[in-house]
Amino acid sequence: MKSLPLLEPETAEAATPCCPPLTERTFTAEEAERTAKMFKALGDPVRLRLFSAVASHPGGEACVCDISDVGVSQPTVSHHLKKLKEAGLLSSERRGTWVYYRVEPSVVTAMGNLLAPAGN
Amino acid sequence: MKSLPLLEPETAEAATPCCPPLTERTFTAEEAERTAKMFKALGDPVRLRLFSAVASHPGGEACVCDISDVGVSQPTVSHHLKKLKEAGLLSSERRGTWVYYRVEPSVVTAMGNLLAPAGN
DNA sequence: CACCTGATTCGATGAACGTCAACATAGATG
DNA sequence: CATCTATGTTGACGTTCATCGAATCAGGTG
Repeated sequence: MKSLPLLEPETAEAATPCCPPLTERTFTAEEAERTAKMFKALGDPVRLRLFSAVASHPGGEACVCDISDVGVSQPTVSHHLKKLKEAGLLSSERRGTWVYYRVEPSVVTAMGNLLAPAGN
Repeated sequence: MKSLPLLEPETAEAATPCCPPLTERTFTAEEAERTAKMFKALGDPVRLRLFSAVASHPGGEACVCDISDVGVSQPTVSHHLKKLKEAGLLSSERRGTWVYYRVEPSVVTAMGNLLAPAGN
């Protein structure tokens, strides 16, 4: 096993600091549009399981073969992983036979900040 | 007429401490099912705006009349507020002519903990 | 090159969702 | 009681979505 060469931020644009805490002020339509995409990505049970599977793997990454046991077909797993990637929550990299997915920590932190404003 | 303190936990069952942080381990199907409902509730731009409108109001509550300016019809607003209520994120109370919605702080905190595990 | 395995893409289908107009309900007011 | 305003509910319609099987692509292996 190798040392996971810090991959490029391909999906980093979605990781940009998106919005103030939900409790600070009413979101604008644009802010809501952008932020809702991330929540919606985690709003499916299968995607939530896949995401937690990747996030809880050592090193914050996992290959598809390790996490496809969520009760749906392999194409469906791929479909959901793509959705999570499009939402900026995951990134992927092919290494030989397998494709590895890893979490985007900055995005998760940003979402956390939306919900856990100062000292709640 | 009551004094509006501690509101009844009508939707409290959804507010129960739901799950470990997403990064701790792979969610079970049941955990994912339960948690996904909350994320899904915030996965719509209109609902996100309504929620932030309520959450950012002084006292953490607002009447529908104060927050219905989100670009959709009034029945649609009512529909989305119902969804947020069913997800356990909001609670409602009628006081005279108006209906007031307020956030469930414990639920928001719980969601925050899912995404912002220790010292990230 | 032929073949196997892992992963994604494609096309179709059925369910869920967001939206609105119309109607119904609750409370206030005259 | 009649009426007005503020919300909630119902039913319908079009869109989006989750899911699958089949086909396709990418890498490794004989």
